[in-house]
Amino acid sequence: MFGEPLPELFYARDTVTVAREMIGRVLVYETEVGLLAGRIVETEAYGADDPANHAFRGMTLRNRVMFGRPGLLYVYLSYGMHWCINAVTMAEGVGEAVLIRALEPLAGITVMEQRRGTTELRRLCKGPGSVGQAFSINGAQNGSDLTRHPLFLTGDPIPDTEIMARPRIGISRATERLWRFCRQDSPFLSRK
DNA sequence: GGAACGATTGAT
DNA sequence: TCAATCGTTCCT
Repeated sequence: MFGEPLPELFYARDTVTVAREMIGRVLVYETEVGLLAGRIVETEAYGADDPANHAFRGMTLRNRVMFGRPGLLYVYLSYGMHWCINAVTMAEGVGEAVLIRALEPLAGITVMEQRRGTTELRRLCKGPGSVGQAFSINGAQNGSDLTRHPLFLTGDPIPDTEIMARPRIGISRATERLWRFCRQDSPFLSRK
C-alpha cells in the first residue's frame, strides 16, 4: 500500500543529509489494530561533534542503539513521559541519529485520535512525543529494524526546494546549527 | 546515595 | 509562564 522499506544504505550516510532526505517519506507501522502511517514533515539531525547529541560523551546504556547498524530505531523517554523515535544513521560504531518530530497523518487516523485524545488532525502527530503516542511506541521497540516490516520508512523524496532548515528545538547547546528540517508550509509541523 | 537536568507537552 | 514526571548522568 505504501511500498517497501528503504534499505540500510539510505541510513548509512551523513546524518544531516539523511535528516533532510527523510522529509516527505512515510513512516509505516503494521499493527494488530490496523495500519498506521504518516508522512514525515519535520526532523532533526544529531550528528558528529554535537554537544546536543545523546551520544556526545560516548556510549551509555541508554544510547547504545545509536551505535548500532544504520536503520535501527532508537527510542528514548523524554522528560519521564514522552517516547521519542529516531532513525540511526552512519556506519555501525558511530553514535548519530535523526529524530522524527512531526508527521502528516495518512492511515490509522481513528486509532491515533483515540490514543491522542483529540480529533484535530493537525495535532495527532505534532511533536516527537505526540508521534510516539499516536504510534504507541515505547522502549519495547528500541533497537527494532526500520529496514524490515512491520515498522519502517518508505516512499520517495520531495523536491529539495520544499525543504527548509531551521535551528533545533528544545536544546541548550549547539543551538546555532540549522539541523532541523521542515516541509515548507506544512500545517503539521510542531512549530512554525 | 544524591542532585540536577532534560532532543516535551498541554494547560493557564 | 509553568507544572507534570522520572530516567539518565554525573558528582560525592
